[in-house]
Amino acid sequence: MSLTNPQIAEHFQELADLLEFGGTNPFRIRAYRNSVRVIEDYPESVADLARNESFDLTDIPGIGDAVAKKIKVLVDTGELPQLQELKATIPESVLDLLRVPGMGPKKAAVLYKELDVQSLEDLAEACRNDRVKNLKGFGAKTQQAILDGIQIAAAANERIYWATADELVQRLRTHLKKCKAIQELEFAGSYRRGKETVGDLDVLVVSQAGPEVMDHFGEFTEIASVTVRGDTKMSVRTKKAFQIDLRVVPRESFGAALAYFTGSKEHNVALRGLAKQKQLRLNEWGVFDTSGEEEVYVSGQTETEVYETLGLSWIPPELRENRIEFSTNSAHTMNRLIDANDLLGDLHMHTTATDGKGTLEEMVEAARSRGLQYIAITDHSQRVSMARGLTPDRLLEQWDQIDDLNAKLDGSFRILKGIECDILEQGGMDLPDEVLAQGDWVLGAIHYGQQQSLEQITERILEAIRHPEVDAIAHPTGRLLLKREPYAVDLRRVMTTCAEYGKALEINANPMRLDLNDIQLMHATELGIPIVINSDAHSTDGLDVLRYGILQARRGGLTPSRVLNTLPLEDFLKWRETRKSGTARGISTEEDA
DNA sequence: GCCGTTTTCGGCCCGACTGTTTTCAGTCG
Repeated sequence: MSLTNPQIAEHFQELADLLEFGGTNPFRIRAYRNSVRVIEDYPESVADLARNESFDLTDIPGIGDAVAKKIKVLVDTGELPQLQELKATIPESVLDLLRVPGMGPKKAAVLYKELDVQSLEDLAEACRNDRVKNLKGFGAKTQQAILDGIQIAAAANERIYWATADELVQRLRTHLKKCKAIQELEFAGSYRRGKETVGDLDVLVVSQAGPEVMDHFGEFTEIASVTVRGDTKMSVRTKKAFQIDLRVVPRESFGAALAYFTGSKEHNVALRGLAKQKQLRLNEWGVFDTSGEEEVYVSGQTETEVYETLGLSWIPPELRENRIEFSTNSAHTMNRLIDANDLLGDLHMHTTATDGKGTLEEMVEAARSRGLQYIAITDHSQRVSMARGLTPDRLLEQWDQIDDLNAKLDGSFRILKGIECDILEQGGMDLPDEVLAQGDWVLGAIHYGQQQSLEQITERILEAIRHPEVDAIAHPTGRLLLKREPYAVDLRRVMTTCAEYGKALEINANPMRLDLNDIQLMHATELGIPIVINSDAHSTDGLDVLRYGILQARRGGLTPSRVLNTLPLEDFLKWRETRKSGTARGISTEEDA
């Protein structure tokens, strides 16, 4: 059984975590952490490459001789000797201490060495017995802060869905808008980058009156406690222990601060490196010329001027992960990411015929009122019995109704006859070929047997992709964010097969799904695979989730030309016709050249 | 530990805040 990239990365993650306790050179630790990211992001199986004599792992940027050797050992033996040794000297439960806010590797190491604190329970005990406050570098306040922090560390899920964060943002925005002292207001951080889950919230304001703003912020009803308050920065926790940071900056620094607090950390490190090459210094206050005796402010009021000072075009926040935004940076490529207005159709939704709450007519009306020009009705197939999945007879009956309704609509809107056909556990599609052949749009999807092996699930999906009637694979990994891991599937093979057969993959816009993710979308783009962004709506309101799918698409660097349901109906139908005649090999990549 | 049209050695992003400090270390983002 071959190790997956995340499994390999996990070993180096643990190695870095444990080394931090020993006071190891921080740059060495950073190098390990960097390799974790590189391995996770890598599109091909690193284990396979490690066994491939003709491939040199050090050709992967971020992987040097040392890590390459360790990967080989890991792949050959399934173990990392250095990690085994460290685990023998430091109990893994010590790593839990790092989850306490304000607790880093240094303090944790002191607690472990001096007081033999090995777990959060030990730590609470030591605090209650007043043993912590007498340690060198600790004190009464620190001991109390740790005690308070243990509650937070114990809180299960720290991250929340982007959609949940967005609701909090809207409430806080409304509250802050009432403060006269605030001249400008923007939410930054992973929220602004559109990350699928958000760990904290960063609020940035321009004001001459910091204390007044902070007082007003402190009155937000959802705040439980203020953890930090200085001249320019204030941190609070909500009643659900969710952290919100507020920063007050002068106008001339707003752009620099916005860029800085939007991140990501990796993006910022790269930006500062670029600045340094140009004899500039970048911080949250601006860009400064360091070539002379005195540092001189060069720019910082807007993000655009900050990026331009560094010789770059403004980069959409969704791309700021230090992945493709620097290598593809130009005004042209940065400004053409897909946005909400580009979607003309929605190709995955349910009705009262199965587990939806809206009737066929209601779904049509809801889609029209949201500016869409066409939809595909894709109810469940018979195997999905809990949702009253459609038998061939019921499906054909629904398709007759759709024909009737289309006739009434008289070309003003078009309903496509679709189906979300289950990919059966034993393989094969849940409905007969001759039935599927009568539809306009066929999604294949896995619902059962999600615990099967990587080989089994991958083979089921590959078979569906090769099936002549299947157009696209819905929610291709089956993950539920913060709840359920993706099923074991070799996405690389799924994608190469999609590319070969001209089939599409879905971004499921449900805020709990959002698969494919950003990195997977970049890989799909490299292979020229068409993407569809679908709501998977189970009610009329369910259509509103499309914007989350758009955000994910932007994170994946998708332009409208990569997304099938940006096509006008005529062109979409042409694509489908071409695909069925077996000639489609992905949609045009011409303008991406 | 990684990396190199300023380097194969010597760098590696930078500032705010807190608490414990007599001038700074640790943590965080």
